[in-house]
Amino acid sequence: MKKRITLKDIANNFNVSIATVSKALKDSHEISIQTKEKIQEYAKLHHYKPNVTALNLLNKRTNTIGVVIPNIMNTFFAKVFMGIEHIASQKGYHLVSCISNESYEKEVKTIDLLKHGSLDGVIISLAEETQVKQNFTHLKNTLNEGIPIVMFDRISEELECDKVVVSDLEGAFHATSHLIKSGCKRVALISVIDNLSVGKLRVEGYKKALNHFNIPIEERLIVRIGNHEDFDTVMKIILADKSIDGLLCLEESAAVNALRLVKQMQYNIPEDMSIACFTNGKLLQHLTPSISAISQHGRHIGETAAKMLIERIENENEAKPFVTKVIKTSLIERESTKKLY
Amino acid sequence: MKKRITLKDIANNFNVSIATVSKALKDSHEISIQTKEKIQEYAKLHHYKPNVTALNLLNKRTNTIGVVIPNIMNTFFAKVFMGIEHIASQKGYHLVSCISNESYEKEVKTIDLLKHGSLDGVIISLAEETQVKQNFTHLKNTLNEGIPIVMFDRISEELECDKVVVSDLEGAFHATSHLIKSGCKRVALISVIDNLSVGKLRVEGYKKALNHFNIPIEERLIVRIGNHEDFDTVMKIILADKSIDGLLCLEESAAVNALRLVKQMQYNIPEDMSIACFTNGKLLQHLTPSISAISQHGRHIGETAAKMLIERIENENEAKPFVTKVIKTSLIERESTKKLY
DNA sequence: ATGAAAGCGCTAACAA
DNA sequence: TTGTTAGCGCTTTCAT
Repeated sequence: MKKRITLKDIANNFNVSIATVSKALKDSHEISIQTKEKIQEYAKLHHYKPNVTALNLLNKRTNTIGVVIPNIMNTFFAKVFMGIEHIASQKGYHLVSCISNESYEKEVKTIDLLKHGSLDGVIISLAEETQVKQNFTHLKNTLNEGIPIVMFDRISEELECDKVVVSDLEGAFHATSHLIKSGCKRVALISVIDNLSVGKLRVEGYKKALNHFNIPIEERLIVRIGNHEDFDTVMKIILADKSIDGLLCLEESAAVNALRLVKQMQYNIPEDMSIACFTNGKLLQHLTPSISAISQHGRHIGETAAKMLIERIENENEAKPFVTKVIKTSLIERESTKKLY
Repeated sequence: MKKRITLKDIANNFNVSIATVSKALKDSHEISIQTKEKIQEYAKLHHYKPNVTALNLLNKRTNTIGVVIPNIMNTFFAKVFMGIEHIASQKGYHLVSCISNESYEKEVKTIDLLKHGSLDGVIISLAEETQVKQNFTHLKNTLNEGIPIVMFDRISEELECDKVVVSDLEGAFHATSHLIKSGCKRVALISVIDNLSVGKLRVEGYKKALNHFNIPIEERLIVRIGNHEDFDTVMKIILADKSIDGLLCLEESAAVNALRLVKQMQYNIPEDMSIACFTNGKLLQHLTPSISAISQHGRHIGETAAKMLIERIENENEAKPFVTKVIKTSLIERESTKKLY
């Protein structure tokens, strides 16, 4: 590693003090023009760059945000990440990113690493396993150490911090309502994410819509498929009930797989079977038929989270109360649902 | 920000020197057992964590790798990122990640930020604009400053550093050969990435395959669609030539859109028209019909790049020659191509 | 067994 | 206008 040039090197070169060099490079009025000029020129020539580590130590600030995301292959999280990145880079923050891979252990290890790495704040969406375990000690510790956290999407009520969530309940309510209004008589809900806070909220929204239309809630139409169950097997049993004419899928994979089975069964979509699904990625858009989606506006969520965190970091003194921002979903109608007239 | 406890705080508490505390926490034999015990206990109680910034300053190492990726919504890059993350976290490195968003300016700014942030190394795949501009000063400077770089996928011959590439030429050769062997008479190549090094290589592979089968190369079958051209318009003109019975798409979006048009034209796939495409994501897998893909093994590429970089970081003294590792592609046959017998 | 001191690279208050 | 000093948090060598 070719040693990088330091203030000291420059100072030695001109037989002046380090402080003089420091001031000269900052164009301080305390320094004579000639001195400034020669020092600045020399610095440029030798590509002087201040050592950020030293500055961080001095300022007790790293201008770095930790981002913990369960899975980057997931469209939604990828979009959120883009949003975070956009704002962070705009405001001059680095992103230290970790993928928890839905694992509690990895999340804890990650948070630990991040804290050691002394960063100014953390943006996180909980790993599935963490939401199952309901153990948030690692995050509570982080908060106690004065490191601000912004949670998004998969949050926990137990933690006192800023949050950005999707209007999951409302989104499910709207989508279900749309299915009903467009003529569906029996809408089933397909969830492979019943472990997640957002999964539970979406179920509530679904139920609320049924109530709203005075349709009795049938527990057997609420299909929760665990990680270790075979999707196709469970799904085929449900689809054996030919009176089901609508599916609300809580995330992409459920829709993709359900669609495959429904097509196998020669249903006409959307006439005999309508499908709506949370998350709006290219996948749903390009399937045949294309699937109507409940967009969560991932990018906007990411941007909002980043703004909130940076705001908190840069005003750490003013202890404002924590807020939870709710980002409204919107329904994107495609071929898999009937139109309303 | 609740101030974190430091060695000094502990030292004051026990009226010992900072050095003593430091040694005690490291279980040094120079310190008496009683002293060690009380200090260690106190440290644990108060959640003492060494300040990494201070250590970084001391060690001139940050255990941090910068990752610059053109676009995280791209399946391939997302997979590579996962691979990098996997190895990095395993070896105790942080990832500072930036999305260049295909912009030269953002890439330069990013590299600049990263260098200021003093990291131990960089993994990068060039932005499209950078490959067009062919201006690599920012990266050359980085190398000159002794910061190792590993480039992957979109590389430049001009830079002397370790590289990980896909066997693009060979992949295109194999895929084209497969199309021909499975009966295609006239295979067109569809590229929206002719700006990229990988795009050019894939064209070469395509040509090589035609040569190999003694099929004349027709330049009009090599369809290069620029960012500002309308895909559908150009594509319809090509497809007007009904003798074309095979498409080699150089990335996902071309395949998705070409498929849509081909379906509109009522072609039978793969009988009348076969399609193969670079990149292996969920999208191609779930389209109807599913598209045969040339997998680039993104995750493996990421892991390889991370290993190479960390190897280089941890053995900076031994100036080993730079190597370029080639990761072989593999063809995943799906419904859009005919089988070979 | 413990501590003093130097130093990593930089800034800022204060002297000269 | 320039320099001295102290300090950010830590490690390590060399006294004591």
